[in-house]
Amino acid sequence: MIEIQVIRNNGADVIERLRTKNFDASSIVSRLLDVDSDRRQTTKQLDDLLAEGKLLAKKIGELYQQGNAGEAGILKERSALLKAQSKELQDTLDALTTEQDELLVQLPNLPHESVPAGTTPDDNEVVLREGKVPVLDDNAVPHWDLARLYDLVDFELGTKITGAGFPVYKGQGAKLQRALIAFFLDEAVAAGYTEFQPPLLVNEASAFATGQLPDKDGQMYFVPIDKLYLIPTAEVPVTNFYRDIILDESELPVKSTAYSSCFRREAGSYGKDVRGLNRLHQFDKVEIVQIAHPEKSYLVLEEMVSHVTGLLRKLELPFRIVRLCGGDMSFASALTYDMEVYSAAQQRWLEVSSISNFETFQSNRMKLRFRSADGKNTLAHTLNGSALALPRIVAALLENNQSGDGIGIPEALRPYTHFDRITIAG
RNA sequence: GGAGAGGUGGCCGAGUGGUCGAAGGCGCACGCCUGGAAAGUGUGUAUCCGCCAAAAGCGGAUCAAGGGUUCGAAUCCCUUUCUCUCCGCCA
Repeated sequence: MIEIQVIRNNGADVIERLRTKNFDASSIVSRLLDVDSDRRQTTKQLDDLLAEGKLLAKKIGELYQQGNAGEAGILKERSALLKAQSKELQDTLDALTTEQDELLVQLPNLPHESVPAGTTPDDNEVVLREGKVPVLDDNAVPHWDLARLYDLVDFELGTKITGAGFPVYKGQGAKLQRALIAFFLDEAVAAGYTEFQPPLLVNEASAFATGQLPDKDGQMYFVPIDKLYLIPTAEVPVTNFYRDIILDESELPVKSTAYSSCFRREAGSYGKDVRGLNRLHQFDKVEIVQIAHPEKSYLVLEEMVSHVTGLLRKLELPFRIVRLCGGDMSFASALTYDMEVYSAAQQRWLEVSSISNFETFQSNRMKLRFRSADGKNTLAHTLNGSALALPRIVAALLENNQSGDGIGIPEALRPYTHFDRITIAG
């Protein structure tokens, strides 16, 4: 959430910058300026009353000790009046604070200056394209057919026991999953990230802090009896490790990685987008998260993009890096790079990673700060990215490496799979 | 799930209605001491909000969270929540 000071000092600038995200903030900002001003005025009045009340209480106490109940009684009347007035002011202040928070929460994060204008994925900017798209046989097939042919994924079985979008991995398919997870984690640890295994359910405070609530309520699975949300990404628990924390500046950057299953309701998705492994309700992902110094967060973002680029190279997949336009960016992000691999049989780009700098948007919500050398507490920047999401990687690996007699496993992955090829015999 | 005990500053821990943002200790920071270190010693050491252009300064809030009693609450009452112990259940 945007800091109120930013709006107070640069309201017009906020409105201007949010236009890049195709968001008209003018009425919210204008209302916020009024509410903020009222709020501060009310705070001042209330504080003055409370100060007087404290003095009175002290005086009354002294009078009682001196046995002067008569004088004390008179002061009590004044005290009762003060109490009534401050109660009223407190109610006003609470209402103003609530309104301010409700307004602030509606504002998306300010986009970085490098974010291109635009409204749809077509307006995204391709910043790098690398790798050779394989030329497949005429009889090459999409991954869902390969999955059936080699008995790697059983979609129907998942539908039977749970529902559509919950595949069952099997045999070499299951082993490939396990191999990818271990590979991604090892790579992240080698790059200096600390490995975590987080809870898969989080409370409301956590879901709010990273920005899933209230914006994406309805996209998360919810367990009402315990008021817990199934995580849509490990970003939520891992970033929330640092909620209400004041780090020492010397601890930055904090680098964390976690493998987790991810759960997404994906309400409203349909068509070829959801075919096979393209879009699932449950999938596996290794996430990288960094908490960075504000002055270095964009270098950190580049570093994270490089890390993921390295993974894709090792997997020998053709990929491109896309800078999202304002209209395609998420609510909380200031700058996002999407990493897409080319899945040759479907002949389409599949998003396998999304790497974002949230600047202070999340840290302001979760009060994640660091103490600098001069003793000041400052909001840290948070960043995260997939490294990587499994299903579409699997889709691309299967499709791109297929041949008549099996599916090749990239060199880097073989120590993890313990097999070079996926074959009918397994 | 049942019964009981408890949640105080970075940590330990005192505090059962008044001048307590909170004794004392540990830790940490800086200084003194020392050839250097330890020991010793001195000072300091929470967060947020507001007033102010800002610093200084001043005011307010915060002793799990929320509400209540009272002139006055860390202290009393209620609700919620979490932790611990015992029992039950259980991968």
